[in-house]
Amino acid sequence: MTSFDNDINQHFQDAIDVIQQHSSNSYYDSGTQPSLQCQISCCLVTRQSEVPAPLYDWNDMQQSWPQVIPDVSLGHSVQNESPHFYSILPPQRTSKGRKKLRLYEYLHEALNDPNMGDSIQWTDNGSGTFHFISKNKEKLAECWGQRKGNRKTMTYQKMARALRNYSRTGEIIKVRRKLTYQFNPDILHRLGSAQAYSGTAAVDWHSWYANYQLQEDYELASSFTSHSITKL
DNA sequence: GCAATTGGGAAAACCC
DNA sequence: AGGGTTTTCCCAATTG
Repeated sequence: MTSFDNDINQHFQDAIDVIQQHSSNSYYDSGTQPSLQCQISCCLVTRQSEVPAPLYDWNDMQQSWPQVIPDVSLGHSVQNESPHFYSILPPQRTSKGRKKLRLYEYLHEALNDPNMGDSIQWTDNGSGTFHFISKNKEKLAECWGQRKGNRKTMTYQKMARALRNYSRTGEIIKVRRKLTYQFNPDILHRLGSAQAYSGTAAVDWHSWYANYQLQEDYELASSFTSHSITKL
């Protein structure tokens, strides 16, 4: 990796940012006032019981990456599911058989909540890339902690630690850019099946892996995820 | 040099 | 009860 490559990528991301900001301005209501209160009033999740082994379908399909590009096979995990809205306040208690809200679900939810636009924003929602707003990232973390009903206040540090665990299991990876992460395409597809961008055929595995800018990174990432998943 | 960010080990806490 | 996941704490390295 050369510094030149990094510069190019950085500039490219900046350009995407500008475009994204421009195209999504209508998304964030200019009249909304940032607040330190948690403002997400409902939670979009998929019905867990209808999504068997939700975390690992993705990896099972790509054992011989990069030859395997999910196209037809990818669809099966979402064909039969439909989004459901669940009330999430007060802090989620797991009723019988329903799994806890997971961090990546919460982040996706926040990304589509205009009220949280001052804390977290899409960098490129087509590819599932998002970034935290430095100034208000702690607010989002606090909200997450409250949602989970944690004993202590959640901080960005701790939330980021959880996000780093996701790069081990594959739900979300860290992008080589400040405060920027990217959803796994399959996760994104499932989470976003009811969202506006669902019709864009946005699940792009090449762009997902394009974050691994070196061949070694590609190989490491693909082997790493498939190994960590298959042992589970 | 400094503050912010990133990365990860380890153990506690929590959930299924 | 046990195993897996998340939270919490901590420290070191990297980055801007």
